[in-house]
Amino acid sequence: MPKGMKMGGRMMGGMGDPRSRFFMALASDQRLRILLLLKEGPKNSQEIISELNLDASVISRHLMMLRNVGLVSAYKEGVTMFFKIDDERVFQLIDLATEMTKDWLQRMQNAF
Amino acid sequence: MPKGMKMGGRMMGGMGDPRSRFFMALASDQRLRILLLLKEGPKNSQEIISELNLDASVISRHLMMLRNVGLVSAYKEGVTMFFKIDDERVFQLIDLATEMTKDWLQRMQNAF
DNA sequence: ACATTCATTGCACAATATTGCAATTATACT
DNA sequence: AGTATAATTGCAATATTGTGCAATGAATGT
Repeated sequence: MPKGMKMGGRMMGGMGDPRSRFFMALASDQRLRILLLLKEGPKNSQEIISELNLDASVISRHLMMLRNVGLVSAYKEGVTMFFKIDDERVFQLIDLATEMTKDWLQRMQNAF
Repeated sequence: MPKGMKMGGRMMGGMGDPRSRFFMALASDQRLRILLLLKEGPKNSQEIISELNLDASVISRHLMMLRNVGLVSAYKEGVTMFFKIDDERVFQLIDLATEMTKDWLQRMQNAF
């Protein structure tokens, strides 16, 4: 690819390292909130919608993104859809990120 | 905030959960490549530039983002700047993400 | 002080991400 | 089959991210 060409944007479609897409799924306040909510156990859409105070379509898309990287799975019970964590290791990830962020803030504090 | 208002975009500046910003730093092919390169040891800008084949300014910004979340630190040696991993735990994160992604692909394969 | 060299910032453009509303699709239930 | 309800998709608007070039800034060496 010519270096002079401006490509812009993020990852030019779905191409590239699947891990960046994976981390992207975690790089959102709303999606983190959803994951933390689902940590309590499976929840239906209504519960998630009223918790996050966003349009149903937005929630649907966030959930779809989380499903597309294997973090969340869905099942139906009667009329309503339920969503649940599909890989509990995501909380190891979040917890480690929390620690790392906290430690870094600590380092910053000490520096000033 | 009125619900009808279209806010668009990602996280409206630096606000919100610092962890989503943290994950954002990892949600990039280029930045992952930089981190994996720095895993070998400290590298100067030239080495990173020629490895990634991007403009120096782009590398500078990626590195700045990684520094802003405490993943990378910089030091100067003579004229040139060196960059190094500032929190080795980032590789635990990447490795776990790699495993999780692989396992999920496996699950997908088995489903079809 | 001056020049050189490297890193960063300002700017513009391209592309993606997030959101809300409206319309559509899917699926229980009668 | 028909209807009602819930979830998803299409669309448009807006914010943010990624990139390259040019200009600026910072620091070293003469």
